[in-house]
Amino acid sequence: MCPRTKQQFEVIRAEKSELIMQTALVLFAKKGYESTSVGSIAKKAGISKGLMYNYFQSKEDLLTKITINSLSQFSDVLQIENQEHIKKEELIRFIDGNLLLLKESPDFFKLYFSLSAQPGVFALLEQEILKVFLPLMEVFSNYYSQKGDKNPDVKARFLLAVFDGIGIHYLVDTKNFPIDEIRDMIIELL
Amino acid sequence: MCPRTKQQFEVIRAEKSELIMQTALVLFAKKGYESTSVGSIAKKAGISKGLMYNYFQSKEDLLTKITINSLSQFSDVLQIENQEHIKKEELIRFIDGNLLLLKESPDFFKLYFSLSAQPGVFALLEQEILKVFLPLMEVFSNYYSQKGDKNPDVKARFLLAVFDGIGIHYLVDTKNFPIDEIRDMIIELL
Amino acid sequence: MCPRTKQQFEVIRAEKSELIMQTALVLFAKKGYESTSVGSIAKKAGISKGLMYNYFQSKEDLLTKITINSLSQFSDVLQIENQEHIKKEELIRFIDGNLLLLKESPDFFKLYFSLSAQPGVFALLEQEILKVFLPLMEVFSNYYSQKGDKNPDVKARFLLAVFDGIGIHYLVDTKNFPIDEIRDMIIELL
Amino acid sequence: MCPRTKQQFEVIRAEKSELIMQTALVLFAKKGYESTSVGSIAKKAGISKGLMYNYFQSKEDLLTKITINSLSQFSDVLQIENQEHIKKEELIRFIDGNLLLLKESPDFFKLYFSLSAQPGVFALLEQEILKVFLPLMEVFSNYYSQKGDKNPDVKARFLLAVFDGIGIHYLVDTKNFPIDEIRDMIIELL
DNA sequence: AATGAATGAGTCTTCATTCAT
DNA sequence: AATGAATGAAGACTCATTCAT
Repeated sequence: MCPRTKQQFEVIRAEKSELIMQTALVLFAKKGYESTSVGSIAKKAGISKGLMYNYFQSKEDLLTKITINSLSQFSDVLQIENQEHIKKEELIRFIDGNLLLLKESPDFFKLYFSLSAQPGVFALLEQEILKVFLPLMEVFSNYYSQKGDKNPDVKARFLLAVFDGIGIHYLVDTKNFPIDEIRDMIIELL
Repeated sequence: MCPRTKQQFEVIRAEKSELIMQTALVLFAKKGYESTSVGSIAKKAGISKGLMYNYFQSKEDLLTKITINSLSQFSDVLQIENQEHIKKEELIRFIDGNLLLLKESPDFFKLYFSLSAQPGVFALLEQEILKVFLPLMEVFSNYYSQKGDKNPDVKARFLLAVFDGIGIHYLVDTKNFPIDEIRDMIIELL
Repeated sequence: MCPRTKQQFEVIRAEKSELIMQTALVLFAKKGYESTSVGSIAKKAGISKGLMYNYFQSKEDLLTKITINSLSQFSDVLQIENQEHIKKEELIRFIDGNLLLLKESPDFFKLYFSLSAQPGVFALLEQEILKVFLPLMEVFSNYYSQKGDKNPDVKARFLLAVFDGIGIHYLVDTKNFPIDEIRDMIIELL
Repeated sequence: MCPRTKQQFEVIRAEKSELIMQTALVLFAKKGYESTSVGSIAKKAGISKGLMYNYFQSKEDLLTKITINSLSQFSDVLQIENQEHIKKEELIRFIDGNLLLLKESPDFFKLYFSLSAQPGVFALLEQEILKVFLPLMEVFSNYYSQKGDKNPDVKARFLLAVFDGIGIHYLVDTKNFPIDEIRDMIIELL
């Protein structure tokens, strides 16, 4: 039967929307955004192609929503409190949280890195990514500033670049990459 | 009239081939491999679509040839001699060479990073990239080994990851990225 | 609105599929498989090029499905029962059935003959054609065997070759070919 | 050196022309006219694509010339003399000549059969083929007429159809087709 | 006579998107 | 909400043919 109550609608919408995004994220990560067809997403999600357009305006919109969604989770987990006085332990906790996300959600990071390198699609998401990136920059900059470092901004940029480099290498060669030992090396940089 | 000599043809082939590869590299870097059509390459190179297939078996072949070509130039420039006893100065020279390439051939590095994140296409080139990557790993590993480091392999992997992270960040935000100051920070890691 | 039921979709698929196959058969027969473009099939069938690929995986798949489809109709009509004791009347009925098919479905036979002569495409369908051809061979061989003929296999092959020769000549010059009188001559060969 | 004498030119032209036709015939027979590219002919013949157009106006022209050439050889071999009084022995000799050609030049017959079934290309050659076919029809018709047969034309058509049927079956399954035993069965039809 | 670079129309095929139901 | 048939533009690629040399 087709008709349902309003509440049922909302529950279904939320679940389906999540299902589609999860499925798409996996495929985007595995095959890349361009090489993933809407048809293959629908098939893997067990829905019809048409339904996807009921939830997302376009393939691009789907990508955007996935990114925003993932980034907001990312932000939630990696919250750093008390910007006034940033302790090393807090940064370590942040880094470990970051690495945990990398291990547990490699798909989003794969997507993130592939988008970073493809300006065409990236433009849409640049704003969203900057919303996460800039505060992060500031935290690290402040940290080094408090430590009395001469070039806190440069050090912060350096550290974020290092994070990304490690992320990529880990994702390209997950099995062999000595992620835990390298984590210790990052800590030493703080 | 007599036909052109073999040598004349070779010159034409070499020049056109180079033109096509250069043009394609720029577009691949700017828009990504998947989003760059053969037609757009031909148009920008001022040739017909068909001609590309006179020089390259397929779009994929073009990508492969570009990568191999660029990597071999890369290898030439970054040669490290006397593996027995690697001096710090030599590594610094290597790093500076590397950064110079990054500044002067950003297109290839953009392509390289975008491929790294896209497993489908990357698979084709993995071997070629490993041919450059593995010897590099060894050089750095040997260096740290000679320095008496406990985990030379881990340190080498870390350093190469750092290179890539810096490369990406530089390419994404070339204007603002403090590449020279960050270069100094890398040197300190040696 | 509710979506169409599965059965409604099945009806649509069956009808469109049939339409496409019928249209393609006519064109394949008239112009040959290679010289018939998917575009021309779509145009004649009044559908878009893309839709054909919703029903058939490729042009080759379309050809295969048409052949299998036609051959199965062919098999149904030309069933020979009671292989133990094959009567001449039954063979005559078979031959007349065969000639009727030739008259009424010249397109399929044209396709069949053109494929027979083109090894490349033929390979795909050889199995399917053999499924019809071999049992036929056996029927005729058994018949001649029962008649006490010395070389029943050879006679059977001869007869099948004769059928094809007549088929081709009829199709090449349908207007003038004295098919009915020649039918009588075949009967005399039994 | 380029310049040559007039005679040298003519010899070269005749040889190259023959070479191209032979090569093309083999490929046309193996892969079909449509599926054989001019490039593949040139490659196999060891010449350049351009040169082919020095000898033949087009691919179609090449096909036509090949057909005419082959048919004329065919005609030469299968000459029947003294039409006034046609002896059975002469027809047998003709049939054996025919079968010998089939065995020794299967390529031309493959081409002939594939063209017969593809009206598009066939139209060009219909005239040429009729030039051989019609006189043949007449010979057999006369023969049966002299024998006092009621329907000599029908019998002649029947016999020619039988030839073609046997030809096709022989070419499709050369290894297993009992061509010599079937030859004897044809003789009995005379 | 001979070469092969170059063209451009045409081929098969894919795919994001729309729409009737 | 949900389906999948249908579209049409675009993509990779092929190939007969031309042309400068």
